[in-house]
Amino acid sequence: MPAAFFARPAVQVARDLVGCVLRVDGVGGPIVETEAYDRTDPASHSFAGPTRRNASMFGPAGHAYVYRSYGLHWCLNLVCEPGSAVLLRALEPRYDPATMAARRGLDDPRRLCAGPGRLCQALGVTDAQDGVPLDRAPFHLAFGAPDGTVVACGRIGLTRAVETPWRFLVAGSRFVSRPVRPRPRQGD
DNA sequence: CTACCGATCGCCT
DNA sequence: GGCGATCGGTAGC
Repeated sequence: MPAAFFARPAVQVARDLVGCVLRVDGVGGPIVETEAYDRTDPASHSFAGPTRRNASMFGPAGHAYVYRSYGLHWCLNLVCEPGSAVLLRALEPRYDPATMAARRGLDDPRRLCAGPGRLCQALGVTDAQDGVPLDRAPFHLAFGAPDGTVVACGRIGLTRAVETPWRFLVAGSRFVSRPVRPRPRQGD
């Protein structure tokens, strides 16, 4: 995965990452769900400029940005253009599912990596990986074709920019965190 | 299947 | 002091 792949707008990278295979120390699988965030985006951590927490978002493209969510969980982003990143929300638990099951305390493959916090727990990602490059150990990223059609919809869990269609997922995948959210029609 | 709640803490106003 | 790029449990349809 060349560095130039990440040095692009996060929305493009987010779409292209669906189908690519992520492994951390060998544990992982094909990415099935992503979200894009950038500096112009009111829902992005980078919207108000650099802080201690989001420093990695303003660092080099192709590195990790890991943050703590709700004081409990870790979430993994892949840094793109300065101040932008792609949040990894779900993947298919294809490689070393036994390790993921042990870390998660369950073995239902549909629940192992379905959500940004679950994904990090299954792959062993913590703030120890914040700011580290993605092109060397423990990370391994490889191109791959998505197992179905990639569709875009609004992002999950936000209160701002709810309708911005920057969530990308494999339509019909059993491994996504939530199904496609339809855009509300006029009159709803 | 969806809906609500509590946990828990870094970051912001 | 308030609010999240969340999750697991419980309740209800």
